Amino acid sequence: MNNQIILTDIVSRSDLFVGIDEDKLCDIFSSGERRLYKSGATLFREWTPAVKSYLVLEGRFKLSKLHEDGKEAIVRYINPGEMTAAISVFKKKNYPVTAQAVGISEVVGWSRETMLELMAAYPQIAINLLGMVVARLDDIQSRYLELQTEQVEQRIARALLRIMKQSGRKVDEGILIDFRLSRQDLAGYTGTTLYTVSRILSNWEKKGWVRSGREQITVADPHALVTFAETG
Amino acid sequence: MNNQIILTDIVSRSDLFVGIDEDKLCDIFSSGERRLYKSGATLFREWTPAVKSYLVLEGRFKLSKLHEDGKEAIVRYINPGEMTAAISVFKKKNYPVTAQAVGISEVVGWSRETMLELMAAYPQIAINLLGMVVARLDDIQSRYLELQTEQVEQRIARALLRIMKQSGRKVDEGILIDFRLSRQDLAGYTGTTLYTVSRILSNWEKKGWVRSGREQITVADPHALVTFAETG
DNA sequence: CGCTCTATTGATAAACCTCAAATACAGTGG
DNA sequence: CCACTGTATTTGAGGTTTATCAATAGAGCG
Repeated sequence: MNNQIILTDIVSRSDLFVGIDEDKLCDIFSSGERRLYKSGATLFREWTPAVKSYLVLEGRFKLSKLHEDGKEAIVRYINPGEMTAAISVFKKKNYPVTAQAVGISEVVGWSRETMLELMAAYPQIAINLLGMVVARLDDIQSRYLELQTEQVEQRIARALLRIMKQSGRKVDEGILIDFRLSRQDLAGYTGTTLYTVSRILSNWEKKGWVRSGREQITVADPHALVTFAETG
Repeated sequence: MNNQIILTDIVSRSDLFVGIDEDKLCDIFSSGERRLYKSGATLFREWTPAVKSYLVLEGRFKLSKLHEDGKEAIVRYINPGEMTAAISVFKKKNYPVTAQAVGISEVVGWSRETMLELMAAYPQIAINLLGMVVARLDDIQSRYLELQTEQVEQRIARALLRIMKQSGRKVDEGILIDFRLSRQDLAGYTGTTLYTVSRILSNWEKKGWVRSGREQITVADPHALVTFAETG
């Protein structure tokens, strides 16, 4: 059926399954369990053992870590075609983050055992997994260094650009970030407060760099933002 | 000869080679190139392609990233028995950090090609490599979240404890960090300035938590530091 | 329309950085 | 062994950035 074709298409575009024959993908896909999540629903929590690896088919998940005092540090967003908790295959330890759906979302989940079987059958998967982990390491390392050396306004610029690249959709006024993204979310992503984010966005709006509303941001002048992010 | 035995012993204890037969280790070891570095010498630089993977036999390397304005962000320290740039096997991109020797240091380096041959011969090595990368991802992710949510004093406490665990040596007065570690280094590791580090260490010295001198720190009361790091 | 959640904005305070100057220390060569 | 020199460290004063608190306004939803 059509639906199935679209899904295997997403699976094939996923970094984990590149280089795997088209005709095997259907097997791989059907060996996983498909599930739907409402907006705000929790895919997994940091204090429970992550037993599965998930591929996002539709929607989006927010990967975050909750601090004792209620602060939420956002590690990243997982978009359609991307995987999360894939690492759990290789560690018995808990995956130390929480994943929550942003908008109605759908995933396919493979258990640890299934993933190991798949990797035995298709060694390419293990290699792809390594590539994914390395890419993530690069990403978080860059962000770590930015967090250390750059000021808040610059970090917010980078964050917005990063999110824009991954989840932006071209509209008349610029590039719209296509999911609910509050000031609080951006603050959690950049390590600041919602007040500071609000002030900075207001400022950028006056300059015409962005247009923002309730839980919604459109980047009107990406070039200006890039220049600012680079030069401070 | 005796020297050789000690070296293969280090190789065998390296995370990359666990699970490999003892008698193979000598082959593996001899397929790499051994090299000595003076204190401060550069093993590799961030803007040049990293063509080898290195295992530290003796001494220590400081892995850092240099910012335009001269600031140095320290990613981590690599101790004897640990590997660095192992990832370069899987990416042609440059490894985006600089490694400098801290004290006289010795490494074994394997070229990309040799590593691939080794991994073909001993598949366990690829699995071990994945485990190493995952461990690093966990580490940097934890530190990223700490950097976002915690204040400087708390971060310095965590940094000192982390370094202490990895490179500490028990002495009469407590646990000595066994290599040259300046206030500037700690600042680069925690994302602050040498002045702030100095003030905080002075303060801790008054409380009897540490004893510190020129490029040298002894943790006198690890328990107090742990408590502080946890509770703020 | 009223309720709730999000965003804005001002005032204030805290944390931290920057700059400057003095001091301590390790290593070096006489 | 000692003076010398180049760093590393300490400490104070002042400024900047950013967090915190509080109050208000706006948006969406039933």
